[in-house]
Amino acid sequence: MPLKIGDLAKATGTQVVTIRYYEKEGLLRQPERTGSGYRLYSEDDVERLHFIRRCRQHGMNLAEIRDLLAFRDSPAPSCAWISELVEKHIANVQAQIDSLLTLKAHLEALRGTCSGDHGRGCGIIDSLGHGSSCPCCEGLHCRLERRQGER
Amino acid sequence: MPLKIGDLAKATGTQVVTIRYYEKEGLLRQPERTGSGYRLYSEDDVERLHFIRRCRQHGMNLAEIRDLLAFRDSPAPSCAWISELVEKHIANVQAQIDSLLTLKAHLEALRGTCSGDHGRGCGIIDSLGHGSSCPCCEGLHCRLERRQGER
DNA sequence: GCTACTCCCTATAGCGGCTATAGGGTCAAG
DNA sequence: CTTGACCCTATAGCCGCTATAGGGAGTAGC
Repeated sequence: MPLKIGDLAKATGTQVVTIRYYEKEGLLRQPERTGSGYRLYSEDDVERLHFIRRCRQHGMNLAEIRDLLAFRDSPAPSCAWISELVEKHIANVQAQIDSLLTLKAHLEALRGTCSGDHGRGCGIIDSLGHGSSCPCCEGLHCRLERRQGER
Repeated sequence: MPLKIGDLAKATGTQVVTIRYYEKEGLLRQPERTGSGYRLYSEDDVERLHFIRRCRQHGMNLAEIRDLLAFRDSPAPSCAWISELVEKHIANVQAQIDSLLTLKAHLEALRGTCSGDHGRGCGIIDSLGHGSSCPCCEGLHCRLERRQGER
């Protein structure tokens, strides 16, 4: 009992359009069709699409997934590149985490400069002197202060 | 001594095309032009572009930056929304960090399943039983193992 | 049979934030 | 007077979808 595209979509938590997109991109093979042109999928396709979705959740792009699928379809003697791929992703993810932690610190410094107390104009302006504690945010506050002063 | 677009690019570490893009998107105002149509910028434009780039580094999108620029140009009585914006971004960034930490743990579990030792086929396959320690990665390894066994 | 409804099809355009390409004009130095 | 670095506009492409338009297929109830 083959699945129609909507069934495959439900089974994998994927949007119908996304399935067609993966097919166009060569991640899913051309499925059989009914006489009226409806796509028909098997359990293998469910597995394959699950695999793809898991890879996507791991931050892999479609080209990488294509390579992994090719290996899955017919394993080559060497899979060293798979380890390298995973290694590369770990480094990549770590770099993103580091960058986001820095960003968060900056944003928290920014937040600290606006108390939300609007007794005299904007809290950001009130609470921030020219020498901001967060150099990367100076532009905003100094300008705000200057402008506010002009009114 | 006004700056040409290349000078502005260098002064702010921005690509020339990106500057023109920001202009088209209404983040930078239409600059003066020379007789031959070259854009001419002032120090104010340098500041403005620096501001934009800093916001981008803070993960803000162009629409948000447009709003901040509008405020910068003519501050409104209330700036509560600015705090809210920053707050929203902090939450957003934290969510991204959390998600990436989970992802990293998964990838490290994946890595652990391939020793790089290819004594008998793929290390991933050798080292991984059916009951993977990382449920989200099972698909890959079980399939790999099964396929390998078929050869 | 007819209608209503849900599903399916293809083709194309849009999103954000750039980046690249094509095809040309400007300007200063040698 | 040519070379080379810069500038211009307009348009298309990147990724991974998502949305829209305009239609056909299949099923249930009347």
